[in-house]
Amino acid sequence: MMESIHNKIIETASNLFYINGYHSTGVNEIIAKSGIAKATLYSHFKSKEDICIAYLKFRHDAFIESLKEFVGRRKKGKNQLLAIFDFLQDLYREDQFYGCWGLKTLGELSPKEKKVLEVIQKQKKELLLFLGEVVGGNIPNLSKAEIERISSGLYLLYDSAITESHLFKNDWPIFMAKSIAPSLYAGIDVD
Amino acid sequence: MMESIHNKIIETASNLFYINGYHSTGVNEIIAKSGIAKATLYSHFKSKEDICIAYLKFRHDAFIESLKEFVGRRKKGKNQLLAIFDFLQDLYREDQFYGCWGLKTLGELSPKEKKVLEVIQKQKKELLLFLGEVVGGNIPNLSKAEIERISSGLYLLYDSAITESHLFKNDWPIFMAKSIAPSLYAGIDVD
DNA sequence: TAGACAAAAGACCGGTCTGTCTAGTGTTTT
DNA sequence: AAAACACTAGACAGACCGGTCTTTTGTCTA
Repeated sequence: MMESIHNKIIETASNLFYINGYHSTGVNEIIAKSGIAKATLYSHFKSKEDICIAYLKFRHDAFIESLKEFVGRRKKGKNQLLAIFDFLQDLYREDQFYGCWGLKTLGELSPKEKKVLEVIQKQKKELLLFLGEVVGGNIPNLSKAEIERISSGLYLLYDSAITESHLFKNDWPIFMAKSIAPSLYAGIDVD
Repeated sequence: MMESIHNKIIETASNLFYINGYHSTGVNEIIAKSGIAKATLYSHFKSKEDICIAYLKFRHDAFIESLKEFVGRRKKGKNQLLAIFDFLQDLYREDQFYGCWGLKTLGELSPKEKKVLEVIQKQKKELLLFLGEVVGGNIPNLSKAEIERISSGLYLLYDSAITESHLFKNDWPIFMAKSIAPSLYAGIDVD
């Protein structure tokens, strides 16, 4: 069936791109690991760059969905804000954790690859927006500027925790980020 | 003269690696832009990976030196802790700012490229250590654990500010990180 | 003046890159 | 039965990869 081949390509490419890097992965490797013909790949995607964009969307959409679900299960209040770090801890513990796909890909981009850059920017803005919602929903009576300050603080700590735990192959950055986060809203009534 | 060719290679490769990415840059491009022969390049470096390591060292050493010098010019106290963000602001304003070379390169690595990974880890640990010194030198009577918490908090904010300001092509992450940093040592006598 | 040396220029190696194209197989739809 | 479709297998194109090697040029020193 057509749809399953399409997904197969994305899943195979996702693993290769994520683990070995975008430029280090060739389409020949993708088709070999997918067990499909090259013409089939190029009938589903018009270029390798398009596969990259599909890869980013695939990862991001699944990520955001799980994150929302995970955070939504927590009770309102402080703990719900910190849930994002517990979620990250789970991610980190997975056998194949290699940091953030978006930032990894960002690092590989040359200035002319604008399309991919825009995808990553859009996705990170979506994360930022979600964090803003969580902050606004858990700390009442905040001004828009305060919501922005806290949510972008969480965002900076979060993205750093991903990258640095991957870099050091150690989860101290996650713990540290989680322990620092509350000082973003210290002195504000939360519970 | 030999030494100047060696440096010429590193400088040329540095610009190409930093701007266009490590894997996107070929040795042919490096020699063409350096105006040297290929054999000359390979008499100075035994592989492209070695050039990459030289590139990372070149950037990092210059970075750490400037950072130390910049921070050292500030008066002791709170402002000295925040100087790292002002330094970053200057970096950001430079015409060719593309984020952190170390983290960019990290994103391109496949798991088997261990040597480069170790270089990046070592460099980031050096930064972490320096931040620990600055924290310890400006906030008296801190326990070792408190110094570590504050300096790694600064570190996480700093690295995030670099990456995210590059991603969004906007310096709000730098401002935001700088404004969040003081909450790391809120309630502790600084001045 | 002869030898050593550093470097330039570029051919060359085997291999990989993205992407296209042809030829053929089987399955579904009309 | 025939046309349409999705797919496989793999040749092919043209460029580029990292890396080695030879040949030539010029300079510096013994």
